[in-house]
Amino acid sequence: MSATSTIPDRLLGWYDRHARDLPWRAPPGTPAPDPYRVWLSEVMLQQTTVAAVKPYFARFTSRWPTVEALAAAPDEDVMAAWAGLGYYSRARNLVKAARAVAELGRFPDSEAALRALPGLGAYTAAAVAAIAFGQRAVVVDANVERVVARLFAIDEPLPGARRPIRAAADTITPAERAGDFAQAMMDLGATICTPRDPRCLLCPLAEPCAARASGDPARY
DNA sequence: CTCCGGCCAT
DNA sequence: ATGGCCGGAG
Repeated sequence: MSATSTIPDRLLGWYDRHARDLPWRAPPGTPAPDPYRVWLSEVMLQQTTVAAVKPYFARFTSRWPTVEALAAAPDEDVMAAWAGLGYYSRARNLVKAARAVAELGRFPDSEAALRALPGLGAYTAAAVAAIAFGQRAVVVDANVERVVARLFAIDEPLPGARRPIRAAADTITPAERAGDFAQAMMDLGATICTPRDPRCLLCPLAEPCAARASGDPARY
């Protein structure tokens, strides 16, 4: 890979080879997955690891294969199915949002409209817009925050660093394959650019990374 | 900005 | 046993 490859190109190339295949994902380059499944997985993933989410996701989607089905479910059934995941207000918001979507007749496809649904904040709205609808949204979760802080050596501590981090994330977010890009950033943060002992030797962004150049990437 | 939740890694 | 975590909401 040439030294002048762009960050999105490097990252997407890496994602094409290393994307994890997960039940709620569409493989790189293939048509976007069902927004309902993306949303459900994102809400579950906000609070639990991939391994813990898998069985819950499978049970939810087999029992309620569509938003409409979830919207029609009695609250008690959803709460019972959620038991063990914690953060029960998220399950309540899940049902509320499903009913709002059913009422609308379709899943909102813009970041702003998604943001208006209960339980969808800046992060989840951007993630669904990008991953399920292919829109260019700047998706920043805690993993991405760390990756971007390192890439640009933003050493101001959180929460002050949020605005510069977001601005920097904006500059590297591509118009094409925005969903894959977002998922790639999150995969990178989860598997390579980890909080402690980042694996820079395996990182597709090692060359342009300012933190790595500084010699102490874990400081960010 | 602060608070909150509840599982899970330490 | 304890607190870290990480989003959303007020």
